[in-house]
Amino acid sequence: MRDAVRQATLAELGEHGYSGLTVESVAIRSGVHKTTVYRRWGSVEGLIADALELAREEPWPMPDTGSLQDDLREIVRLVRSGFADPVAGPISTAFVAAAVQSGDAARSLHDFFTARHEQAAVVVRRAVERGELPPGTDGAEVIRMAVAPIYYRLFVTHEPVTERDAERAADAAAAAARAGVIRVA
Amino acid sequence: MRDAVRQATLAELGEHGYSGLTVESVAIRSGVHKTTVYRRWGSVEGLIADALELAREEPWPMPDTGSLQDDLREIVRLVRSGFADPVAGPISTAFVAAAVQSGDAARSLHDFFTARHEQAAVVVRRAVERGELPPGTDGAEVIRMAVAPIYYRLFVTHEPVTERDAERAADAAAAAARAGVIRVA
DNA sequence: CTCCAATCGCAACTTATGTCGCGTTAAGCT
DNA sequence: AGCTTAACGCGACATAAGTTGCGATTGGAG
Repeated sequence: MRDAVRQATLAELGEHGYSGLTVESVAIRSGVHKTTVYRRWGSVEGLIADALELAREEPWPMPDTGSLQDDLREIVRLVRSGFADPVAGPISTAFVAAAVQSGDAARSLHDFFTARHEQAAVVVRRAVERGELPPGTDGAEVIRMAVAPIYYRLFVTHEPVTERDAERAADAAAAAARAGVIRVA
Repeated sequence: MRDAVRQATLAELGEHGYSGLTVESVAIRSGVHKTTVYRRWGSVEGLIADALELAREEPWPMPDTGSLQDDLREIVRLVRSGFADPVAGPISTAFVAAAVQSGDAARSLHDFFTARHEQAAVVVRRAVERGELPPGTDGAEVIRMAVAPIYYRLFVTHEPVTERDAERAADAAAAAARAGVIRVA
């Protein structure tokens, strides 16, 4: 039952986006009564927060090319293409949109990205071990620097994001890391 | 009349944020009838889009310290403190939140940031003229790199943004620019 | 097998949000 | 001044969102 609602939530998000997501449509699609959804999830934001836990569990393929720059390029490529994807894109976008509005969703998304940053920081740690980067480099922060311009364009300035834009952000993060600017406090 | 509504919109945004902004409260506060607001602005997003034009007109003090790194640090400091400000913060936040939902607001915000980027790119151009950066460096892109991590934390990962985080982003952007990684296409 | 508790389905109700038709006012034109 | 047109105020209406009380179902404990 919980799963039916989560699936329905994701489907609705993909079709109508976050602003088009209503408790009632999720209830109908999942075959669960409207009142029940309200009681257990509280609101649209609750539905999102729950669906996010599902998304967090999905594993992420981490590149290991032997070069930090190429690893970062691959990561940003994945991020960009994820949002460009016609089915996954609207869902991911909806998560971000929901978190801007609701505290619950924001907390869920925070946890989601914390996990992602830790996962992705491996490529930085490996680069340090290879001697490519100075020790004391903040792995999660390098990842943030690499992906931030993508999200910035997508959700703040609402500019198009080209493959080249993403690549440039990855290269810049790599260059800054090499320069020893991104260290832990 | 248009101005009364815009002022009321900003005031409501400051007090209740974007999710607490309703057409009716703006109508009451501005002394304009509800129906009229609906007719001329259409919805909450329309109110935001209109208020954004007002924000765009406000000028922005551009630093000129003689060093790219210090200029960028000052810019990110302004951005960060703007969002931390108890009165301006909620309003700015509301703009971003609205743009994630509505196409109209997104277009307005896009124009807003285009103008900001062009304005701020001066510090990069000056750095190129000083010989601090290689010619062909993309000014707007350096600015994006410097501020993106702040917005990323604020609106995507929902992490706290320390003064040090902002500074580090500025330093990273400066380092990447010096490395010649951020050039025009 | 029976009873108890928790959860769900259901319809009615309340409240917010957005729309419509009409009368009125104000500005521009001749 | 008299006429025309566009915009506004106003209340009534329509629809969507969320809540409540109650009866029915299910699943587990004695």
